[in-house]
Amino acid sequence: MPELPEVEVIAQGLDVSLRDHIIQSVELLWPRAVAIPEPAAFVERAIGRRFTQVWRRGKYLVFNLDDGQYLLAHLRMTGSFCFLPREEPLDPYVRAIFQLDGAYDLRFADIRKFGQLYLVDRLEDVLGGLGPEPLDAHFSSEQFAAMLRRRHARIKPLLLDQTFLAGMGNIYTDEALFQAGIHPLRCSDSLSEAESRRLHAAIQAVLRDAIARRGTTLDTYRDAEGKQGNNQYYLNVYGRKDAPCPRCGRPIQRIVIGQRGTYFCAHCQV
DNA sequence: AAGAGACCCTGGATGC
DNA sequence: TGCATCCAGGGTCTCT
Repeated sequence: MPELPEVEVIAQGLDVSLRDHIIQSVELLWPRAVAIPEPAAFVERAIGRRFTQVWRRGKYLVFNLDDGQYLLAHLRMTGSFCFLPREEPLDPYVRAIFQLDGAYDLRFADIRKFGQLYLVDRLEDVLGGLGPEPLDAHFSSEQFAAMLRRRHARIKPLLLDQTFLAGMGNIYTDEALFQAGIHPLRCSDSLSEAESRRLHAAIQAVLRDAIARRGTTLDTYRDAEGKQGNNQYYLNVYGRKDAPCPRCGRPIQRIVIGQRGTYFCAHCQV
């Protein structure tokens, strides 16, 4: 499931391969993948446009177009993009095809059909509610501590709240809380200064390491070239119920918090 | 403001 | 083997 690091890796790949390609036609095999605007308007407004840059905000992919519009995509759990020659056989889960000049396709595939595409003039229409970027140079430990103090919520669901902080998903939240030694049920305003600092550092380290390893492939995640990531070999707690904690050797626990499976070490995380 | 539950969707796992 | 049921998960919405 693509979280911030996976979306970053995809954006970096697409930025290189898509740059200056022109959308000649769009085929929507699953029109409901388009959230904004109506599918017919989406197709009409996309045709003829040239990609100028691909980047990321939170878990959203942002494609800048030459006329000032923005194509955005949220991959949810199983969405993926692939840039490849048009003659390549079509994957059965392809939901939208952007046919480009030079006989290339940009294909959006999504097994579970939760992913969404947007075409807007103003980024705020889609990204307006997002919290700060955890890897932004301006996102300081002091700011994070103040954000935590202002809220009275369990730390794990709070980190997953995209309006609080943009880009954290289930995997990296569990990993960051483990690395910081903080129990996922702790209340945000109960963290000490030292704990807030540790969590801030852990979030950034976990995300940076995952990007360097090209993301975590547990199930369907692939980058824009179809390659798997490597970070799954470095997970300390996520998906490791009953396995020994890498720090103390006691078994990793799995509980449900806010309808999300949560992995942690009851001895190391207090 | 916080938190629970429903909903969207499908493949894979589990149960009988 | 074959069928039915359950589950995961991100985000959005409603309700308490």
